[in-house]
Amino acid sequence: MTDVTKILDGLNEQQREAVVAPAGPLLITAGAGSGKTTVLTRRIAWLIEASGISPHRIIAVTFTNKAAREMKSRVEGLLGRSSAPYQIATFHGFSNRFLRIHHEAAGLPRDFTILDQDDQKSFINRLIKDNQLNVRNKTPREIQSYINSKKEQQLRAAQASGDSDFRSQIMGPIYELYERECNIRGLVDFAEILLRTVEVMQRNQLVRNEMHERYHHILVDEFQDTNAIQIEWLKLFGSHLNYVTAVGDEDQSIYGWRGAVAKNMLSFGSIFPNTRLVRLEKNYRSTQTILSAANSVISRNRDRFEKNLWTDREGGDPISYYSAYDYRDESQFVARKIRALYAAGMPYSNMSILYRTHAQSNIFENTLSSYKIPFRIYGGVRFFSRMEIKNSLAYLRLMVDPDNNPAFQRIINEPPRGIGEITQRRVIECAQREDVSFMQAARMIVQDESEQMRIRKPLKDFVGLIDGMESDCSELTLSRIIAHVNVHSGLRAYYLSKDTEIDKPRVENLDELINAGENFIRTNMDDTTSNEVVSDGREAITPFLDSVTLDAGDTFDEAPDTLSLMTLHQAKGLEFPVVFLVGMDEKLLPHANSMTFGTPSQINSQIEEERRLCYVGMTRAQDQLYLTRASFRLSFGVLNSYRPSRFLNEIPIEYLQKAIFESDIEQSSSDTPALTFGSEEELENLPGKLVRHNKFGEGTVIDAKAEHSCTIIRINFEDVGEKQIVMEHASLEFVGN
DNA sequence: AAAGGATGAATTTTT
DNA sequence: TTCATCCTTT
Repeated sequence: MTDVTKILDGLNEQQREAVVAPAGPLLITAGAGSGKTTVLTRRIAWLIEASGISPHRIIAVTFTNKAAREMKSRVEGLLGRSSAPYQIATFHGFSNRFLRIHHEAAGLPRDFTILDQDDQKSFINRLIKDNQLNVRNKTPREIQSYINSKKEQQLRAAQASGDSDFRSQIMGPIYELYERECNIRGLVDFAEILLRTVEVMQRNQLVRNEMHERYHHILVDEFQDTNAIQIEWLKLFGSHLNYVTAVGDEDQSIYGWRGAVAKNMLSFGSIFPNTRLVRLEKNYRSTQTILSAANSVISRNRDRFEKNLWTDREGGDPISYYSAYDYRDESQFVARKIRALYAAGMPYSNMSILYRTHAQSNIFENTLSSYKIPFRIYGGVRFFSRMEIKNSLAYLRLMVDPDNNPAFQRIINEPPRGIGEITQRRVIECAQREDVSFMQAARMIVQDESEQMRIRKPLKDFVGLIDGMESDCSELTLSRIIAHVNVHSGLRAYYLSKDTEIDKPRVENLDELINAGENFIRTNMDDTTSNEVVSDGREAITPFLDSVTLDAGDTFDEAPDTLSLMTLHQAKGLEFPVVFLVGMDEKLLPHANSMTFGTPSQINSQIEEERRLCYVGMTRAQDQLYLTRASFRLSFGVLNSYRPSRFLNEIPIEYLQKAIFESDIEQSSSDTPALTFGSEEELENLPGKLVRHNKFGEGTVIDAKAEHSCTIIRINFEDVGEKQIVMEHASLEFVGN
C-alpha cells in the first residue's frame, strides 16, 4: 500500500470529510469551482488505497465523455495506470457495455445498432413516409422528443398511448410503430440504452444479483442533471448496499429541457436513507469580484438552497462590460481585446469565448480569422456527424450487420451507382412483403428472373461489392479495413472527382477516419477487453462504431495554443483565466424560447434555467470576465434589434466597468460594402426617398442617423410597416424621391 | 436516373 | 443567411 495520507494532501476540511466518509449514502453539494472532481477522484483513490476496496467493485458515472476521460486520467495520476479495472464511464457508455454482454436477457441481437440523434430523426422520417402516416402538423423533431421523453419516464408505447393528452393521441401510434420497427431491426436509441438496461435489472434477478455481487460502490458526477430514468438506474445498481456517492450543484443544473430533475438533489436523502451531507463552499477558481457578481445573479433564483460560496482571492479586476452596436462590432471588440491580451503575454489557450447558441459562433469565426487569431470551436458540426464519415461508417456497419436497414439506405446509392428511387422502392416493397431486411430483399431481386435487368444488374453489383469487402477484410486491422472501405466503396474517388470547395475536405476527412480507427485501437489496447480486438479488425468494428456514436469525439487535433469557442453548456466543468461571455441580450440569454412557450410557472422555471446558464458562464472565469452584447444582430438574413439581458441588471454596478476600444485606427480599413452613407449631408438627404428592400418590398425613408461605423435608417414599408435597418447590411435599392 | 435550379423552411442547449 | 426538399430538364 502506498502512503495513504498523500491522497488527502492539500484538501480543506469539508473536502477531506467527503473523501474519507465511510461507506454509505453520501451527498456532496459542490459549488462552482469547489474542487468537486478532485474530491470525487480522491474518494475513489481513498476507497481503493485506504479502505481496501477492490477496484473492480467501483463504478463512477458521468454524463459526458469528456468528464469521464478527465476523471480517469486524474485517478490514474493518483494510483498509477496499473490498477485499471475500476469503471469510469458515462451512463450511456456503461449501459451499452452492459447491454452488449447481456444482449440475450435484453432481447437484443448481439450487433444491435445505436441510433444517434440524427439517425433517430431520419428513421422516424422514413417510417412516416413509408407508412404514409398522418402526423398532422407534428414535425419529426417533435415526435422524436415525444418518444424520448416518454422513454425517460420509463413509458413504453403501449403505456404511453393509453395517455389521454392530445400529444399521445397523435404521436402514440407513431411511437408504437417506431418501437416495433426498432425491435425488429435491432435499433437502439440513446434513451433506449438506459431504459433497456433498467428493464433488464428490474426483471432479471439473475443479472441483478450478478451486478450486485460485482459492483458495490457507485459514484455519480453532476447529480443535478439526472433524469427520472437515471435515478431508477442508480437505485437498481446501488440500493442493495446503499454505497452511493453523488456530487452536484443545483445552481448548475442546465439540462432541465432534457428531463433533468435538479430536485433529485433534495430527494437523494429519501431514496438512500441515512445520507451524510457534505457541503463544499470554498471556491478555488475565481476572484472575489467575479464570484460576488455571479452569486448576485444566481441569488435571484427562488428554487435553490441558500449557500455561501466564498473565496480567499480578495478583490480582482472589475468585470468589463461592452455594449456593442451590432454583432460585428461585438466580435471586433472581443478580437481586439484578445489580441491585446495576447500581446501582453496571455496565451490564447487561457482565453475562451462562450455563447448561448452555436449560431453565434459564425461571426466570431470570421472576425478571429481576419485577426489571425488561432481558435478552435467545440461542437458545431462534429467530425463523426459529417456526411462523408457517416457514409463510410455505414459501409463498416453493413459488413458486420448486413441487415441494418438505415445503413443500407444510406449508402445504397452513395456514391451514385445507378440505383435510384425506383429501384429502391422495389427493394423496400419486397422487404415489406417478404418481411426481410433490405439487403435480403436486394438479394432476392437479384435472383428474380422476372425482374427487369435494369433493376437487377446494379443491385447485383452492390451486393457483390459488400460481400467482396467483407471477405477482403478478414485479415486486416481496423484502420486498414477503413482504408479499404474508403477506396473500394468508391467514396474517396467520388469526392475527389467532384473537386469543389465543399468536397475537398471530405477526402481529408475520410483519410482522417483511418487515423481515428488506429487511435481507437491504441487507446483501447490497455483496456481489459482488447487483445483479440487488435488481431481481427472486424471484431473491432462494433466497439468502434459504438464509441463513435456514443462519444462526439473532439479529442484529436490538440493544437498547442488556441483560443476556445463553445456554448455555455459545453463550458460546464471547465475554467479559463479569461472568459468572454458574449451575447448578453434578451432573446439570447435568456433565450427567446425560454420565455415564449408554456404556462407562466413553466416560463419562470425556464428563465431560472437560463439564469443558471449565465451563472455557469460567469463562474468559468478565474481572473477576468468580459460581458458583451449587441443592439443589432442578423438572423435569417434579417436584422433584429436586441435589448440588454436582464441578467446584466442583476450584477451590482460596482463590479462592472465599461470597456472601450484601445484604438479605433483599424476601424476604417474594414471591408464595408459599397454603400456607405457616413456624411451628414447624405444623411439629411435620405428622408423621403423611396427604397426597395429584397424582403420587405418598397417603402419611404423616415429618418437616418450615423452610429459607430454604421447607418441606421428608419423606413416605412408599404406592406410590413415601420422597420429599422442598418443600411450597410441590408441590400437596399433606391427607386426615387 | 441524375443533375441542376427553384422554392420553402428553420436555428437552443446533448448522451 | 443556409440547408433541405421538390420539380424540372437532360
